[in-house]
Amino acid sequence: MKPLPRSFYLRPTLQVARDLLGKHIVRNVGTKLLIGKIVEVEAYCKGDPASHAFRGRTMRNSVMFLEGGHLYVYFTYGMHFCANIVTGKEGDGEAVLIRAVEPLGGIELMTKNRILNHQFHNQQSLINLTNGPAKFCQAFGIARRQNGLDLLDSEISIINGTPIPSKIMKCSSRIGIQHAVEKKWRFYIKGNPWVSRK
DNA sequence: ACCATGATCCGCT
DNA sequence: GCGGATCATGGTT
Repeated sequence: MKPLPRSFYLRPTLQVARDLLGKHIVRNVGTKLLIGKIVEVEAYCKGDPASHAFRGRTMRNSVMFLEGGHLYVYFTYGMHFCANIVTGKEGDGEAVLIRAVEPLGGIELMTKNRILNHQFHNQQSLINLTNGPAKFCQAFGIARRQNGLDLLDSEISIINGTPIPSKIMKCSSRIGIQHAVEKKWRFYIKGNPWVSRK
């Protein structure tokens, strides 16, 4: 399968966020393949006080200002990584956070990755494997090294998956933020068991 | 001081 | 089984 073209990521961020639902994110690890269907995302836009890019470019968020189609990985709460898909043109500073995926392939390695991080000794279920932004990163082995990767030419790519009818797409306020809570910029697939919250 | 989180504990149904 | 409080832990500004 071919990675989605650059043009997919150069469109308005809210549009890209909705269209990412149902797409497959693929991670190459040596000879093995990890595959997840994107089921929950959040958009972070220009002028958005909840966005890491709101106060301008810094060392931490610089990847967010690259051209759409790059991977922005950040470290938070002293122990977790989260991954975003950069959108728009260079300098825009917009991105879409991957909040949850449904594991489709490489589940054994995902489980191993979660256990290696010493944070998967509770509720060791298929749901708990990837139903959150930091859980997804652990399962897929995404950390500092993957910050700035180009999704069109690297060990991580996004390919076409299952088209999601707008009928079963839902939106809500974003999770875990203090500012701009009125923006309904979290999108998810209604009823999918891996969605982190209703 | 503040975090775009996750695991655990505790008090309930 | 749940929902809410609490804590673990370190980088960023």
